[in-house]
Amino acid sequence: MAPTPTHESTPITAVTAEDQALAELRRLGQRVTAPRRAVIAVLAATDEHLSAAQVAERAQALGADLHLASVYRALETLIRLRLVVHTHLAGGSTTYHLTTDSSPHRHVHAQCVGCGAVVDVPEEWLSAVSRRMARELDFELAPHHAALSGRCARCTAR
Amino acid sequence: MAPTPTHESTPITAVTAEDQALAELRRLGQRVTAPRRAVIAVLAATDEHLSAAQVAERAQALGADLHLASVYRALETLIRLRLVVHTHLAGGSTTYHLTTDSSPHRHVHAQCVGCGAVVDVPEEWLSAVSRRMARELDFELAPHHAALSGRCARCTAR
DNA sequence: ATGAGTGCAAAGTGTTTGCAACTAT
DNA sequence: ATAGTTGCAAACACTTTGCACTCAT
Repeated sequence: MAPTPTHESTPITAVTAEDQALAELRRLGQRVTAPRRAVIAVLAATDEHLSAAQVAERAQALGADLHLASVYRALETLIRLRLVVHTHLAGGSTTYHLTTDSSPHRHVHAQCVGCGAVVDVPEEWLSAVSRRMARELDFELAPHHAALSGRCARCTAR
Repeated sequence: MAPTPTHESTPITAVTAEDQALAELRRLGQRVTAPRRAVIAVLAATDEHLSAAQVAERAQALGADLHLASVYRALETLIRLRLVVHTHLAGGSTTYHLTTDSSPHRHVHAQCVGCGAVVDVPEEWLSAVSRRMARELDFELAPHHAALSGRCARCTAR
């Protein structure tokens, strides 16, 4: 009772982020399982940052029936292999996205405490702070690993 | 079965942070209850950033027997009144400390992903980013509200 | 064939909430 | 007197884990 509908209608054009990730998985000697496939497919299909629950949800929408625990485990693996990066939001939740080496997600996130919206901030904006923390505090900042917090325009207004 | 041991051996010297906070509470027309007293006492006794559980723990050590839920509710109230500020750490936990207007805790926190240690970062270091985000993204950064993340010297070494 | 990976249910954090009893004002 | 607070237990959101079973290699 687990028919794996693997409709891989690979576009003629270029190598998709999905294919790249799968190839990388294999290259690293890791097993290509249904949950991993599904998680990669979901993440490759968007440039949003998704929570584990959202990944599970969208995977189901794509016809893959995977357990939330498996999503966490797949994400854990993909993170270890550097195929996925994650960002902690101030609320306590975590969001995940693919590491697309074409356009490396070199940006920092800032989340509005009012509405939860996440704004992307160019990583360079943090580089001065980053250097200073390294030099004066001996602290290696990982700017993308935790989202900044604040208020977006709309929520400041009201 | 709830004897409230209120030994208020007020020092002759100056107004303590604790007294200030209690006075402020009253001034704002809020009730001065045992849990609020205890939470304030604990926070006033340290300059560390404590989790709600740590506050409860230390309050018990001080002889106050308060429920964890009450700690959360007291903290919530004190935050609303601006007597306490809180910081979200990347793990999902939250730390609290008194707003001492004498030495305003205008610093940002950076937590080591390796050992969990929290480093203080002067808030000014973030002011350029802060201004830029306000100007170019219409986003009002609250630098102290979420801890930065990275690696401390020791954890980078090993 | 076999060990890595899965589904499930259960436990583990950290935090919030409904409600009856209590208490600061 | 009474509205605001508390303690408790139960629910919550998010994440991890033990275990028997499955499946990618």
